[in-house]
Amino acid sequence: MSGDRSATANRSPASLSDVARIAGVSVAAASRALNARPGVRPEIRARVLAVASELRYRPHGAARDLAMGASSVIGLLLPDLDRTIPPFWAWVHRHLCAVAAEQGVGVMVYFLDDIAEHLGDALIAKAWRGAVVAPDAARYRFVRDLHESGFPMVLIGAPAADFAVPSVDVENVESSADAVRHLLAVGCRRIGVIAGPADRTESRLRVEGYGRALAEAGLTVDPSLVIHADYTVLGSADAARDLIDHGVDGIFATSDPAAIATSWTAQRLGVDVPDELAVVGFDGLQSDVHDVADLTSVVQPVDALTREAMRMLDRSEHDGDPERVVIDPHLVIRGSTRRLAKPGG
Amino acid sequence: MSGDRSATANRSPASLSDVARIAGVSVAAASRALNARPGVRPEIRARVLAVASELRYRPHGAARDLAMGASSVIGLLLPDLDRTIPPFWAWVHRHLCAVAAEQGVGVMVYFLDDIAEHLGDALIAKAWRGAVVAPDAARYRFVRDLHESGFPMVLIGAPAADFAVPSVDVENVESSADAVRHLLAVGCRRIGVIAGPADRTESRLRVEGYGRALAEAGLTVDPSLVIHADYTVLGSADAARDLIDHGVDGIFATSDPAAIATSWTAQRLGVDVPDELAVVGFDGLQSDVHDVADLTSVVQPVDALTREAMRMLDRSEHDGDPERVVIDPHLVIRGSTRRLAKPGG
DNA sequence: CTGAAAGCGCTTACAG
DNA sequence: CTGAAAGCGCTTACAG
Repeated sequence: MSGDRSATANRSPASLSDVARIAGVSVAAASRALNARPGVRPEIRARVLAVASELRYRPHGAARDLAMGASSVIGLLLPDLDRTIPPFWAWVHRHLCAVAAEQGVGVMVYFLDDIAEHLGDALIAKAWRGAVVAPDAARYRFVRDLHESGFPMVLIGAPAADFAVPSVDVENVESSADAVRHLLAVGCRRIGVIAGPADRTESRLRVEGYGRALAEAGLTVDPSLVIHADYTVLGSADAARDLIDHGVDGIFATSDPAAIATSWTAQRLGVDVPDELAVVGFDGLQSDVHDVADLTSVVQPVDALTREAMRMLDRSEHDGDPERVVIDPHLVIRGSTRRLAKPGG
Repeated sequence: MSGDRSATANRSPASLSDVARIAGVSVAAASRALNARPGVRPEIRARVLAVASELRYRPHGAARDLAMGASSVIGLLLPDLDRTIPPFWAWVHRHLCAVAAEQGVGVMVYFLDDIAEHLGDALIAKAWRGAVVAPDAARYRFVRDLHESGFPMVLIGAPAADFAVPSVDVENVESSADAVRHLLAVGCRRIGVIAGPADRTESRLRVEGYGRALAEAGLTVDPSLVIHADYTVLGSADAARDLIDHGVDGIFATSDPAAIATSWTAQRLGVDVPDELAVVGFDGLQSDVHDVADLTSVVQPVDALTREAMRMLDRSEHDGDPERVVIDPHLVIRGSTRRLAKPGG
């Protein structure tokens, strides 16, 4: 409360000038040494490095960015799901951080609602290289402002029709058709679909794929077998029950949470999966719940999606039409459609 | 490729000096106006604000931090779970962002493995106000170095015995005892526990609580009913099966994923929950899977935990023993222990 | 090879 | 009330 103030003062982290002073060189030399720039006598470099290590020196990233006119941080704008992170986005989040780390880039994470409620559009974005955003972002005024002002932004997923932002997405229609073709192949004749929210682009596309596969098989779409739900387990359980009540023998869930809800509900109702009901999901979540349900699913190539998003952030041209990258997902077959016998039609 | 370079150049975001110049005032005045500092003629302020808005000016957070010697960003160091975010940490993550946003603070998220593999300890932390870390952090050399160098850090959860860092945690022993007392109260006589990894502090404490409740009831701990698993659904399913094979009528799972595994496994085996097997979890995850399983659980007060962690970051004294805050969780009773009849002992 | 100087975008005493 | 100046921690031409 009075005495050894010096000991405490020493706690403030060492700066480059501290290192330079103690090593007996200029800050310019110290900077060059630390950054392995050419033109520093080895002896000097060694001394600087030693002092830096001794002082536990670590560079001030923001100051460096400022000086270099560069940016080593990107933003990630996430949707909120009942005070937690939606499973798919947690997955994207983790991969984006990995890809960013490879490039020495940090990720600042914000939830769209928080920005709207607290931060306003201030402080956000100015020092960022750009931002990766979820489709939900289109609903926020500040996101559109940001985009219109030329701020680099790439959306992962299917952008809303009125939001012309660069995007990376999986191919939705054919991959969904493949999922349904698979259900047909294992013997399903009456297939229902749990769609996402009606206003979501990717939901519409996935249902389109569903229709395409049925048409190819000479089947028509029964509207009562197309049920909309959100992308949550809880919110999809009723849809699953409805479809089962309608006597389906196969369900294409346009999200893994919906597929898990289906699997769970079937189990509750004593309906055997996969023999009485085959289930295909969409996402390929790495979550362990997903593993336990042993779901056949259209697996999103999240590593490729985030890697591409990162790349697009840099070449954000902003002239002409926004770039759209589409990556093919893969249907991974697992227990929920692995029937021993294929019941005839 | 040649022509309107100016149009492109204009894309670079407006700086304070741009605003000042166009408003015809000094940058100092512009700064004061924008920050609502006293001593600016209303007329000037209005002009500055108008220009700023016109130019879509937004402050450069890092530059401001640098000038003010402050920091408006904290770090969050997360564990990795098979290339995704562990459910409990996704929950903490979301709340921490909310609490930070209230204070105009941003959150930089890093995964411990990524730092160890790619970033090294550089670039990290220098400009942060401090970092919130998971117990796993103790396993990383760079985290310990950071801590030893006086960097503000607070751990959410139970710190390892040899890692003297400030921490916020739930009370583990009594709350676990309560969970088990509840199982006894609904009629369970043979209660098993799915513990966490043997080297985790909180796992040891929760098992201690389990033993305490049994002892109070005059029961002794049967070692074959204490099974260690990790905190994942998949990794806990075998433990659940083992316990069921041992004829338990109640299971205290020290994590919600383990409880979900139990519920799922019981269903698979045709064992009715809650009537034949009552299940209590720990965490109170808001995840929808959790909702569907309708688990009775010891709910962690994540909002309070993150709020307290945020507060502790500021008064990181670093002298004497590290501060330890313990918050009481609450047992929330739901379907997995709600028996119609209480079978006698 | 090395150092003094200017500058990145901002804020805050300090003089007018 | 207002502006010129110094400074936050760094980097990079530019002269020696």
